[in-house]
Amino acid sequence: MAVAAREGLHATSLRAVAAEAGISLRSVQYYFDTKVGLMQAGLAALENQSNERLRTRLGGLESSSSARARLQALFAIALPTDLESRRFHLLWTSYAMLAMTDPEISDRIFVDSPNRLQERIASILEEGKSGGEIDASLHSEIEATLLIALIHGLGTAVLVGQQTAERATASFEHYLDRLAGAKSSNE
Amino acid sequence: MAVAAREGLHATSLRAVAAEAGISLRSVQYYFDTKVGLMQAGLAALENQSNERLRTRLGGLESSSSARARLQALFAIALPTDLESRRFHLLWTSYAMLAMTDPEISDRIFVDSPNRLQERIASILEEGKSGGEIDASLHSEIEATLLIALIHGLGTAVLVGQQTAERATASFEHYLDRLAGAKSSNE
DNA sequence: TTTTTCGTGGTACAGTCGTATCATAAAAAA
DNA sequence: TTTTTTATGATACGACTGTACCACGAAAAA
Repeated sequence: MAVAAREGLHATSLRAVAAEAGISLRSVQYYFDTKVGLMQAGLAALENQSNERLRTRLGGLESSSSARARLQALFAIALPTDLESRRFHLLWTSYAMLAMTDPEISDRIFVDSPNRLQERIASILEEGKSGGEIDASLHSEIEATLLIALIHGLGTAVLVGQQTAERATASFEHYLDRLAGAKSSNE
Repeated sequence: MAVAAREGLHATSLRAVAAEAGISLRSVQYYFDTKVGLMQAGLAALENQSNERLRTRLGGLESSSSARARLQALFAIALPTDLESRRFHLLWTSYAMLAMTDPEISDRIFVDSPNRLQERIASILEEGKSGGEIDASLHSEIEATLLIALIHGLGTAVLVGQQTAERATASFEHYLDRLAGAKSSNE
């Protein structure tokens, strides 16, 4: 992961990984067998790290805080501000593009993982609706789809330097403002 | 571009390009000089193609149609549905990730190009506001930031197969509905 | 008409890649 | 204690990579 984040996923060779870990090429082969094995293990490790990160930094305020606070926390975790979150966003996107052309990288992860997050967001919205915090006429699934797309889109904009983290956060806050006081289209 | 879209940007070698074009390796060297030159030319060509596409498919309804119709057209163009738009989304994102680790690929394009699009969206919103179509209390720049992030995020979701094009479109329509009838947070 | 530039093909070179093989030392099992 | 498994190093091989060089024909310029 360190090599991939620094040199790029395309430049991650077995020898570079060995040098980074301070072991021999043979040892990398021993643990990952083949290049494809290394790549798959890297993607799996990336997903595990993401889940762990979400668990530790979002578990503290599960179902106790407001829906808005939880969405804010989710956004803060996802936004590529520090080195770790930047690395995750970079590598996750790189892997996703790689999976589009390289069949031995499963593209199921990029469906399943966002789906789980989307359901999580939808349940947050549902609780917010029952708490009167969010307009009950909103369609939770569609709103969750929009939120996850927005979080990812703003993340990419920050990663490439088109937006500052402050500006992206302020924009997201505006979005939440509108979501809180939303009226659906047919009223 | 054909090679990069099929095999992946990382697997685009000079020889593969030569074979695709039906010319010799030497000719590819002659026109692009070096590998870096080929990559830079590829990115430039990608941007030109995108601008051309936007110009021809959005120029027809410039300032004549409603703001909503123009935003819908913009979204339809950006969404990776057909082969050409899928190729663009894939390669653009691949180049963006490459620019994060590879210094000879300028990352300015990924700031300037979205900035231009953002200003374009902001001006559409401004016209929509003066036409009474959009709530005048909205902050056009922030809304443009949100829209561009949303378009890109939904595009990625469709590209990787997490969302269908229909679902993404429906979600975007819902967003436009809310935008049309939006009330700002302080009223 | 001679000379120079442009465009193209073929090919060789040094480097890196993933993979495979051989050897060996430590640990575990028999 | 002998044997097997686990883990690691060193190294070699073929395939591919980007780059550089040489040759040659066509077109343009002199």
